[in-house]
Amino acid sequence: MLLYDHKEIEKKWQNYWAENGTFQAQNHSEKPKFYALDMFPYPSGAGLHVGHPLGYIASDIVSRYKRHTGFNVLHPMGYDSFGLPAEQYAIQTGQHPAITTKDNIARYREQMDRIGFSFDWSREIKTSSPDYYKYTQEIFIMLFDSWYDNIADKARPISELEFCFRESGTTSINAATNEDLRQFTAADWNSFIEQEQREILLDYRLTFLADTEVNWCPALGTVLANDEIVNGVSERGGHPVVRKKMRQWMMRISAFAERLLSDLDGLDWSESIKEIQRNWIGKSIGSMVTFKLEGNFPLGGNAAGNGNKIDVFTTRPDTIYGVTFMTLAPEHELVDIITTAEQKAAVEAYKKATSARSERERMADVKTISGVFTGAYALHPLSGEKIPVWIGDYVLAGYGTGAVMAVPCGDERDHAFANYFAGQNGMPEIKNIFKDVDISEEAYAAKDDTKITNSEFLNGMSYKSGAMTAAIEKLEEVGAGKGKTNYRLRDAVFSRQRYWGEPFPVYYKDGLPQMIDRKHLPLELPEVDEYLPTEDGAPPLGRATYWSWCTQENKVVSNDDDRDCVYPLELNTMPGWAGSSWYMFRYMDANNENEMFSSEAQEYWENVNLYIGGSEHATGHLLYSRFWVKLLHDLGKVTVNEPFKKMINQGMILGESFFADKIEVKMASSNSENNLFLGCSVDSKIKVDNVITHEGIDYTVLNRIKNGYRIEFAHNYVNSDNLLTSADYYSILKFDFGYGKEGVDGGLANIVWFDDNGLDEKAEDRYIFLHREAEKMSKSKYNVVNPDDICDQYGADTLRLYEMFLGPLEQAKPWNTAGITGVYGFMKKLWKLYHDENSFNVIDEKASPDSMKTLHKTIKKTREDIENFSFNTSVSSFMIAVNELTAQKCNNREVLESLAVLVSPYAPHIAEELWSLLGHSESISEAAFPVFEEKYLVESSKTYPI
RNA sequence: GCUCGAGUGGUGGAAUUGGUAGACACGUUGGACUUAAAAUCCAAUGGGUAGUAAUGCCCGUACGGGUUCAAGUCCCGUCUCGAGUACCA
Repeated sequence: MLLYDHKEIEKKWQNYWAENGTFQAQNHSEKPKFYALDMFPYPSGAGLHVGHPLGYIASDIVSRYKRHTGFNVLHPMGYDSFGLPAEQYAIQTGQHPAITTKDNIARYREQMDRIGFSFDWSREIKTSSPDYYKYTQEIFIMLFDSWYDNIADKARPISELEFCFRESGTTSINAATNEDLRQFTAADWNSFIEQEQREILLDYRLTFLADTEVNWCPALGTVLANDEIVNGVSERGGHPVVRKKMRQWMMRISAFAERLLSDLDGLDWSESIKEIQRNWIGKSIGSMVTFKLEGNFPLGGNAAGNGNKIDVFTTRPDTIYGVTFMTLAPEHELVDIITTAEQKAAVEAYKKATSARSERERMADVKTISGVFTGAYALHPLSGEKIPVWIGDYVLAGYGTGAVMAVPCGDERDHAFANYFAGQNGMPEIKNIFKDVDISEEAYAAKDDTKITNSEFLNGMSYKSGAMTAAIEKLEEVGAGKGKTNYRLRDAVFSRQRYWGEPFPVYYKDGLPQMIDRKHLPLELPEVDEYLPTEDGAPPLGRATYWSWCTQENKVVSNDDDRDCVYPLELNTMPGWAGSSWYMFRYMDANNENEMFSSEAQEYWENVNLYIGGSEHATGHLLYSRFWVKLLHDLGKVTVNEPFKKMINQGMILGESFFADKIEVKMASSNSENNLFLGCSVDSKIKVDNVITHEGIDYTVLNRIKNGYRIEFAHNYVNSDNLLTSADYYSILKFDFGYGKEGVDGGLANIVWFDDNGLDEKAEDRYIFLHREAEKMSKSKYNVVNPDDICDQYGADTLRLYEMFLGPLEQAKPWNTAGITGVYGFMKKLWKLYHDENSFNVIDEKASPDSMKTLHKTIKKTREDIENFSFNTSVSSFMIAVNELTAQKCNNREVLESLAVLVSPYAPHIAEELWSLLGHSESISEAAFPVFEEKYLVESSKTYPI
């Protein structure tokens, strides 16, 4: 064999690996462990494009390298297979999501197998498989059976809380709960009936039912989490989202806020992801301040049962003497109570107007200032001054207490509000408490050394010199406040009104939720006739007539074997992130039928050494999985506090599209005078700023179009009376003139064509100018490149090398198939090194010093590059090595044997083939990675002029 | 608006962390081979300029300053692009 035949080689070794289980990881080993994990994919109907495997290739290179260097490597793969698209497809076609999911998985597997990954497929998992979600349901029960002890700062079993209640009531308890809960003694607790006790406990559990304002998406028929909404519309599909009160399962992630924040410091993640999570958690340190209301109002207004005061949260208690008014959110519960008769009409009108505005409108016009005076006054806790109380929609009901003390001199929004209503009844003049600062134009919000004035005991202090602490101390002294830390992070809504998700292991008895006994799990997803919600608004599971172990329609017998009692089941399903929040542990013991994973397996593999995936999950998956792992840790289920020690976020591979800026063409056969546009993307944005004239035609650009043009998309644009009779090269663009441009009439596609010389010379008056642009690869943009095609034409090794060669892993970069020939050329040259004209030809003689130098230079570089995840420069160094060795006519075993191992993580198929040609019977994955030796590099030390 | 990150040839990108900028590859141009094409191989390729030539000189890492023997790299200011976030008190 002389020619490099990638097809035969790759098939051969892929079969060999599969048959020999080459990459199966052992749960016991003398070697140190290494766990490399990719974010598992959602198997969509579109299959993989060249962007998907990028991260998998990187993790595969590291995994193979780690095997070569003596590690026991776990490198698994699976599917996050519950989710919306399969269900929406089901709603449209009636096709069962399980079937489409199965087909899609088969296709994904086929595509991945062709790329030659060293995955341990014996550990494959699917989140939609009952064997798997059985344990997702179990974790839900664990959450239900836990509460958060703020004193121990950990989650604890609910039974321990019950014990405390029995012994001492609520006196010694500091728990993360919904709101300020009522206090009781041990005697009280023991006198409560069971129903009452259960209701109380529900407020303490880490997953609980709550009537909350949720993001309801009517078009999708479900509730969405905050991170599933982008700019006020659903992330998936872009449908409007409205606020609605619903009874939902919630996850008490807020209890873990501080740990989720502080543990970020110990993670080897990119600073940007950590920063996103920090912002999302949104810690602010400040204090609560209580303002007494002037006059007497009916009791029972707010949570603490006292309607005579307003509590606010502030991060600037040091500006307490700058307060000139207060603002409540329009939804604040005190509004109706304190509004005076004269202001009643105005307040009602304002409340009505704000509630009519959708979330989207409110967000879209944050600039508009609106509000109204309630007529009521509060009293300044320190000076006793009368402080008018306003309402305004710049105050959010959901953050802090839904009320603020307004300090116009120190807060931009308060400043704007005060100015807007200046002179009106109830709006005092702005008071300046900052020495030598002009606040007439804008507020002074900096937290610096600026001295405070007009502030009694705070005079002369500054934010930096401890004014805040002094203010808090004083407030505590007079009983009007205390230090407090607030988090932006809210509890996560866990219910989805959908079919294709994990069923909750829950039934309801006397209106209170009960967990289905673990011995009955999994509670399997039942069959339904349709995947839409029922007419009465129940989720799709309301249509189920048969559940795996239920006795009657939608009903279960109770756990206490009271077979005469039947209870309704929970009909919601879990959100997409449920299954993905713990999957990294299931891989450790994926086929365990008795428990989610054995503690031995977890203790051996600990957690993930290297996690590779996109950064788009920063506030979703990556936060939720950290939350669940902390829970599992607190309950003694796992030994680690964090799931992913190190993470690399690979950048997106973009598709390349061509856009016409402007074309002027006169065509003999056409009535249209001009304005033909050309490009390769149907979904075109146009830029008209680059108009060129007759003289300005850039033939280089034209030629590039010719090369970049992809003929398979042409048919999308050809219409019946097309003009493409004699064109050698042509490209047509459907184009909407009116798209986002003013003063341009709408218009449609036309045609332009080239001959071999670029622009058709016969049609002299056709002018075009265009540019290319990288954009996200997607079916609708006609710029998708399928890895199968690349494997067919160039082989998997070339694909792997090229994806790495493209640029730094973490960076977004455009795909250009034309460039792959360089890497393919390298593969052929590599092959040639081991062959002469007729056959395999490697000699045992000692290699030349030059060759040894080339080899060791490359060993050093390859090791460093893999350790630093700098795969692109590593590929370059291979190319240099092969060029040099070719020039040196090197075919010595001592060099070529090492070279094969060096490239093996990147191009495993050819490496295996060469390894076997070199006479080895074992897989190259058993080979030790070459060790760099300094002595072969004789570098002259550089001198520099002084 | 705020918070990060980034600006290097026609293109993707290198530069051992302050030490000959543009490695490697694409593209382009010229050449060899071929009836021809493909494939392969060789050479040139940041810009300008002088010379028949070998070769030489000048300018060049978004822009303007600065530190240094030496700056793509460090400091100050400006501009542009990308990402995240958005009334969080």
